[in-house]
Amino acid sequence: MSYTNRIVLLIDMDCFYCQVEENLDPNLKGKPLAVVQYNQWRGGGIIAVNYPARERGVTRHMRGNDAKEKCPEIILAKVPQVRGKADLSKYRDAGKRVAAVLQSFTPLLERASVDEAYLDITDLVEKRIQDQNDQINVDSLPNTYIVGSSIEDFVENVTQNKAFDETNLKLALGGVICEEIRAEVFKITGYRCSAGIAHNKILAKLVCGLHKPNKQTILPQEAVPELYQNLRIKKITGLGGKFGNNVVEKLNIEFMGELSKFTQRELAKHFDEKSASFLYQIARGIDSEPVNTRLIAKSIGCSKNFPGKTALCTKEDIEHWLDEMADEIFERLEKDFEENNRKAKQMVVSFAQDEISSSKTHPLNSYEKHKIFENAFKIIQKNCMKDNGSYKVTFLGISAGNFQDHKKVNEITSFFKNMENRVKKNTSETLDKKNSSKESIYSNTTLESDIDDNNLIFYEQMHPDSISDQNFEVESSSDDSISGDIGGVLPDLQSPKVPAAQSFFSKYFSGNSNRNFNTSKALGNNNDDNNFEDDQQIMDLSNEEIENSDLNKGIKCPQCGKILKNTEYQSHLEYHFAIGVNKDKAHQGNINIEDYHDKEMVLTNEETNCGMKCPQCSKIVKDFEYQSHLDYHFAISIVKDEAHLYKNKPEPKKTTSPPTNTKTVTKKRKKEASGNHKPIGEYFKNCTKNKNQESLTDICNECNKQIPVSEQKIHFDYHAARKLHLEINVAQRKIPEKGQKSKQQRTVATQKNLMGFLKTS
DNA sequence: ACGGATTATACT
DNA sequence: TAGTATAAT
Repeated sequence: MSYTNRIVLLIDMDCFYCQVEENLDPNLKGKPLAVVQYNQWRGGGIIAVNYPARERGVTRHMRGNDAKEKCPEIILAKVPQVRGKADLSKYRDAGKRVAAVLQSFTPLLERASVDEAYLDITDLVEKRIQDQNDQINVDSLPNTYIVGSSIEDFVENVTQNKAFDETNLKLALGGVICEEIRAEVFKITGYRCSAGIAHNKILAKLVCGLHKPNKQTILPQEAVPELYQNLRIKKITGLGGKFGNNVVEKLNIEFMGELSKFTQRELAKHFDEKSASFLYQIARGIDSEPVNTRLIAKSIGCSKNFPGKTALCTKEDIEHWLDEMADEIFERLEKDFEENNRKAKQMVVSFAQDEISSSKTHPLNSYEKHKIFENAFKIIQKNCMKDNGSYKVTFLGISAGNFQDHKKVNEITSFFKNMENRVKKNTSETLDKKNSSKESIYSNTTLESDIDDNNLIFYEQMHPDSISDQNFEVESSSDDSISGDIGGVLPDLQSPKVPAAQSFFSKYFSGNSNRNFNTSKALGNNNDDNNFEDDQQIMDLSNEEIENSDLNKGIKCPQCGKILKNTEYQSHLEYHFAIGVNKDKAHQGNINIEDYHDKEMVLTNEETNCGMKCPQCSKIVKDFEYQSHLDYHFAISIVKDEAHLYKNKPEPKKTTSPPTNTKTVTKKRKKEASGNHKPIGEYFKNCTKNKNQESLTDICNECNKQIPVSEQKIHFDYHAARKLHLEINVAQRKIPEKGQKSKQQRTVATQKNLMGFLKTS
């Protein structure tokens, strides 16, 4: 009986793309409409047809011209074209709005595609029974069909016979809830949908298609045999392709009804164990696949075909399209980062030449257009370039995946802040506070500035599950709330015997500091003037590897198309970036990226004798400046990484400078060499310092780098923080991804994603 | 040489 | 793991 335990819905938007267009232009409503995808060829490819057009015989598989022939008055809405490719973002956003409504009913939602979602509403149904809120009549199922019986019979059956037939009562209640869900979807989004209600995903999906549009269908389990009676094998999800054909051929059957005649052993003669089992079960209407709780995609990609004569043959062709695609991916990844607080760690470049297609993976270390482009291009060049330098590429694609949660700076910052307070609290009798707060840049009693507070508030609003207020409540006295890896560390940190002269990181690490993190990025900021950015750069220990791109003679700027000398390339990109960030931060008026750029120019013009080659920018840097130079890159990468954080941020309560018009700032930037910039410049203080000051260095046994003695503690802290950061991430990820999430976790995930959604709408 | 663009998953 | 094949919308 367990296979009838669940109540599963499949909700499918009716001709979704058409509805999106109709809602955007209500004039279209009621008229025959199809959505076509660019392509000049024969009027474009149809990807959606509304019902008035279907009535006139228009189908998908037709080209736009065919549709016009069938139905001269048809309106063909074109998918917008961006960068020479179809731009589907309109429909993606619409799908997200629908998903948000669905999610308000249950977090057990699996987004199957842009216009389809499975919901497990077992809990909702059972709650209604518990609350005795389970009265049903035909009026509560106004748009519902039942497979194998009339509504009237079905309702009568479940109302008269409750105890006898509880599974059908649940289905009926599922139907009622589904009516409510669909009504809500329409109310909020204006979109209509159809639905299937059954005990599992495959059956829900199957019956959803029986009555469309704007209707829903319930499948009582006992109606499965008659439904299967003359149902083609390929109608079942998973049997629509080659495997289904195999089943038909090997078993010499046509309909699902015939499949149940085979024993599992007989099936096992023809198919592997898994397939045999699947067939045996689905033949009886059994499918135990859970509704996975996922509403965001696991990968983000774009691709394009270049069929036949349109195949890409020259380097320039390839470059052009890869450039466009890198742009698109970049844009979508950034948006995704803002919405979902995660970063893709891997990219896959796909291509096809002749008949064969292939794909190569490449690490994705940072969201930078030119890197995405260059890596993709290198892969294509290596795999597709013929001896004579030509190509014949018929398909190109870039996708990004392997997402990992990005622990935001503020979480970590507040974590350490709390931690530090804790240490100080515990040691207040024995410690000279003034001293200790100067020992480590983390122990910053002035950290609670307006800006920082706002950031925290803002963050916590966006992410109610932030570790600072949940998993790492350091002010609480119990250790047991702390998860595994971290748990062992905390008692040490909390112990009241931290020597005043040591930062707590140093203390933490003094015992086990022989791990090599293989990083070259550390920030040696040794001044007392701690501000928010200081914490940020230390705390965000992005694990991107340094990419040592072999630079060509001239490089095309992906932003403005200019051809640049390789020595200028980095600076040039920084320049573009500076403009972008400046825009974003202009209203805050407390950061001016020009400092970065100006500094870069200074370094560029330095004499380059007797130095080391920077693995980031390949510049030759004088030995004594090497560390600082790396720090510089680190700082840049942090700011880039977090650039989006400065968008949509609430204004500080105390505005130090009046809000500036974006355009003005951008223009101003070009004219003036430098304005009234402040905090960022602090990053580079010790560039100068180093020059004039000490040459005393020591080898760090974490990274084997030479570190000035005065910076060793800070450097040490960096490694400690990095390690802790990694551990936090690991601990976070131990939360099970799907299925068995606790209710609290599900709710949290819901809120988080909902917030992400709301932010964009 | 045409249903294009995405996404997911399972196998090896 | 990376790469490929398959399936679905």
